[in-house]
Amino acid sequence: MGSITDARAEKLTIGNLSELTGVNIETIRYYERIKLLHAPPRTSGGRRIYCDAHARRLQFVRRARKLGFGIEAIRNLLALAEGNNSSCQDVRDIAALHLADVRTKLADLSKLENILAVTVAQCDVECCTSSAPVCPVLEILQH
Amino acid sequence: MGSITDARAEKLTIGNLSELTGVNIETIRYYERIKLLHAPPRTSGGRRIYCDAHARRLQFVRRARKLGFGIEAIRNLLALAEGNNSSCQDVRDIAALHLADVRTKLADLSKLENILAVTVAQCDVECCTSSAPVCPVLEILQH
DNA sequence: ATACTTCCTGTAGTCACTACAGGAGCAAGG
DNA sequence: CCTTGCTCCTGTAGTGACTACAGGAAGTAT
Repeated sequence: MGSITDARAEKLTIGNLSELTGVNIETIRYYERIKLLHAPPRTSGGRRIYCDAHARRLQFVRRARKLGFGIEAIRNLLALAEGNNSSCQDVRDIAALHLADVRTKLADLSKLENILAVTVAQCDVECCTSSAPVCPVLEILQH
Repeated sequence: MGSITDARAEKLTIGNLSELTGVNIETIRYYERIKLLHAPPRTSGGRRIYCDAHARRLQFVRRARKLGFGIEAIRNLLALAEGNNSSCQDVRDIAALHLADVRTKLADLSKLENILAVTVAQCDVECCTSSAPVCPVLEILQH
């Protein structure tokens, strides 16, 4: 199996593309349906044929998704990446906005982790002893 | 407006309950539909009438949701909280499982934050200077 | 009586997929 | 040539946890 960076224009089935990029077949078709990927040409029998350009674009999408970008953000990033006058500033802004988002989620999750950890730890100490008839986890949820 | 901890059995409309608990009206009806909350009695005209017990149960659900528990987990917690032989061990197990989940998410998100932060910072330095014709964010997505 | 607010049901939309059902294309072996 | 078995096709529905209507009825204040 050739790497995705090979220059020769391989013809790929959707299954090949899926293997190559690690993106589910169903997901590839989904991306086409929502116009995140261009519709590829078809064989006479109606099967999709992809080439390197498709693979690269899909790889881009997959990496962006792994970094937590939403579909709309990726749509914008793709437009910027593929325009020849790609404004680095615009790209940076999308990424920075997303970073702020991630940081908010991180802070929320961290608070949560604290509460849960403390409560469960308390539970480990007090649980099922006569001195503590009430479960600390339930306690925190009830009051 | 009485506090939720008042002992007197107030009769509440769904709007009152919503205000009291901070849970959206639509969400309350949703919880009833999926049987997370008991269906309350109705007026002759068909409107829901809630009392303190409903409010307490909903508050419990809201707190658990805020801590990130899923609906199924909450269903289990409620069963344990309302059974008189509530096994603290079982409650602890649900919470511990959830805690592990939260920690995994936290770790993933933290890695993500790192990559994004570094890349955006690089962008701030290199962006739009003649020395760096390629945007670092796009660079990381493309290669 | 009237105007206004709150509530009712039922359905559809959100996000980013995932999971079928039911059928057709295609390559290899006999 | 025919069969077997795999891959692929479309279209629809389901996921989690809500949210957002539409269209109508009930309750309240004047």
